[in-house]
Amino acid sequence: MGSNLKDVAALAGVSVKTVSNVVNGYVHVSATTRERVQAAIDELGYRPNATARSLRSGRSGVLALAVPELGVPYFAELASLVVDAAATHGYTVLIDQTAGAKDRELVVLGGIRHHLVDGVLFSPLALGVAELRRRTDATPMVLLGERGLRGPTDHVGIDNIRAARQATRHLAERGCRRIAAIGVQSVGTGATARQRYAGYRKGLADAGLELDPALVLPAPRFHRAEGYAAMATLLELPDPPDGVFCFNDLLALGALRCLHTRGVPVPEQVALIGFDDAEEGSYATPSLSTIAPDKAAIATTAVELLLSRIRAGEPPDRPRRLTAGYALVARESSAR
Amino acid sequence: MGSNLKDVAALAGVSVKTVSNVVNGYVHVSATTRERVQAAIDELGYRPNATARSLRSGRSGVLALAVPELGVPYFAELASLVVDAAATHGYTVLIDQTAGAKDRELVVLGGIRHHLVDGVLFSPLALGVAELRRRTDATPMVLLGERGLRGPTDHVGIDNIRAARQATRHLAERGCRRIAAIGVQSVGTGATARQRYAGYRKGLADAGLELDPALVLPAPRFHRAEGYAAMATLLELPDPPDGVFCFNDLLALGALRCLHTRGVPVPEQVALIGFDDAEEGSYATPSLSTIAPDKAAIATTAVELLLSRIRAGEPPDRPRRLTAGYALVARESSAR
DNA sequence: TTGAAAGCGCTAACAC
DNA sequence: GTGTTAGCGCTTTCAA
Repeated sequence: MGSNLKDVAALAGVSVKTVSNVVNGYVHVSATTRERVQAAIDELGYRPNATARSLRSGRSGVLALAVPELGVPYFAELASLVVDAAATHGYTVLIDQTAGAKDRELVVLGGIRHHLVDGVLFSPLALGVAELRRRTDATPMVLLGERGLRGPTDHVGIDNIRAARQATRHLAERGCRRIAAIGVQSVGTGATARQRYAGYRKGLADAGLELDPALVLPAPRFHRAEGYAAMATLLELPDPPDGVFCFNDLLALGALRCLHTRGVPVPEQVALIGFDDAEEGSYATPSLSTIAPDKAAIATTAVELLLSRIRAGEPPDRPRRLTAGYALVARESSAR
Repeated sequence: MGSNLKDVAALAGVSVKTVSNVVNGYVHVSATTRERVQAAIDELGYRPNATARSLRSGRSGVLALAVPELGVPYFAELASLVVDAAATHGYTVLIDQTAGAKDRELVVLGGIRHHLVDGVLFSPLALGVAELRRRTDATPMVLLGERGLRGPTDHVGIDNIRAARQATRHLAERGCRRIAAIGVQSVGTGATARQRYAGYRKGLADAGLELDPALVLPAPRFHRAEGYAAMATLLELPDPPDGVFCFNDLLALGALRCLHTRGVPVPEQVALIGFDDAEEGSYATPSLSTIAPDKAAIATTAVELLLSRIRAGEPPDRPRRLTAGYALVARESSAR
């Protein structure tokens, strides 16, 4: 245990360089030498020291992924896909949870384990373009999430506004006339909520419906409990909605449970659509209609973009903004 | 960008050691010196190189967490808690997904990014005591999951057998006489399924019920789809069950959806209990009864045990096996 | 309180 | 095809 190249070299009676060649699969090593070195490696149980290797080569083979919280299925699924995509390229992923808190997102901008991480994938919630612009850390970074964040940073996401507009129109096409939105967030924070809200308004306009402020409810964290509470509020309105667009599936699932509890039939009396396509939604009763972003495409595209930036070794002259696809998946919760 | 201690030292007109002292918050540095050094650090935008620091100190501040897949809520929640617990101690977590595949679990045993990782938290599915015993990597490792894995490795988990027994008895106490089990796995693989099955049989015995092999269904991966399929099989039996113990919540949620689809009232005709306490279950209709392991305790205990092993710096003379608590949470799916 | 210098384990340039 | 050696950026004796 704890042996190094020198130990192996000594045991095999060769130089350090030769051992290094064998370890790294360098071709020009004679078969006998290779065998002898391999024997020494096995005998000593030698493992290359990744830290020393990184220091020397300037590459660690580690990416960082910063998300609000893995407890939210969307981020868990995304993380899962990112980890697999990175593994495909021989990279490992280090996870950072920000809870969507501004101070913790700023820490991510400042740099995580400087030089221990070759690149960063970041899904910010609270940060805006201004903060992004102020970043000085030179580690390559790719943002995950909404398209249209007009910052200086590389970016992979779907067209949120268009998707939200389509979701809203979908409800209108199913005969909904009073369509609520759950998930609006206070100004200054995340682009996600703002963009989905913008899409919602456009969708209403497309259908010739008026925006009723009473039908627009906030939800700072996109959790089930907030969806439940917001739905309860909506049901107490003198003129409750007949359709609800929730800004993510968790909110929709919470709303759905609230509707069940109050005995409101879905989709007959209230139709529902979510966003994210959490697997959970397809097993709910009724199954949940949703916007399904192509998460696999987001993950692989982002990883590959990041790796290309790492390989280039220099800051991009202009940011790349890549768009992944999505689909509207109509299920039982809006079938009417 | 890309400045190092030497650059800072030169600019501040002090030695490298002094800069290092300032960076590391060493107390015996005069106020003026500290100020001057800090100014130089700010001017150059200096960030300590974590890799170099690790190589020198032998500590990276990185833990690895190896789980089957983050797409499964239990592992996502656990990962979330582990990441937070590690952060409390200044550690970052690197994620590895094994898919529960033996070959990939063996890779974890072999060592992930040797020396770049101070310790490993591992939730194996396929590996048994034999493989664990053969491990030669000296990196401290703590197993997450089932108690009673009588291997040579440190371990934190709940008493699965007792919990499963209690879940089964719970259904019997609610009047169920034909209690099925979904989630059995073929011999040789994971302790989890085996232990929950053992608990199931004990629970049946406690209630004076016979084991009916037709009511015991396999599920290799503990996913929703498998729960759905298994439930469908059970409903086609000439004498279908009146209660089902699913070895995790995902299986139970799949089963629940199947029951809904077939119009079988839950819990009146078939009562259901799961395992893991995924938040999803408490928002299902009917809400899902479950065994709720104290995941936060598992995460913090495991991280602290691992850190203590890292600090000790030597292999443990004997493995520690720590047990976290759990609770049976009775909800609507078994309320009768 | 601060400085000088060695060395963590590896890779890569250069020699032979 | 193989060996020698410098040095990645840092911490850490040891001196001063």
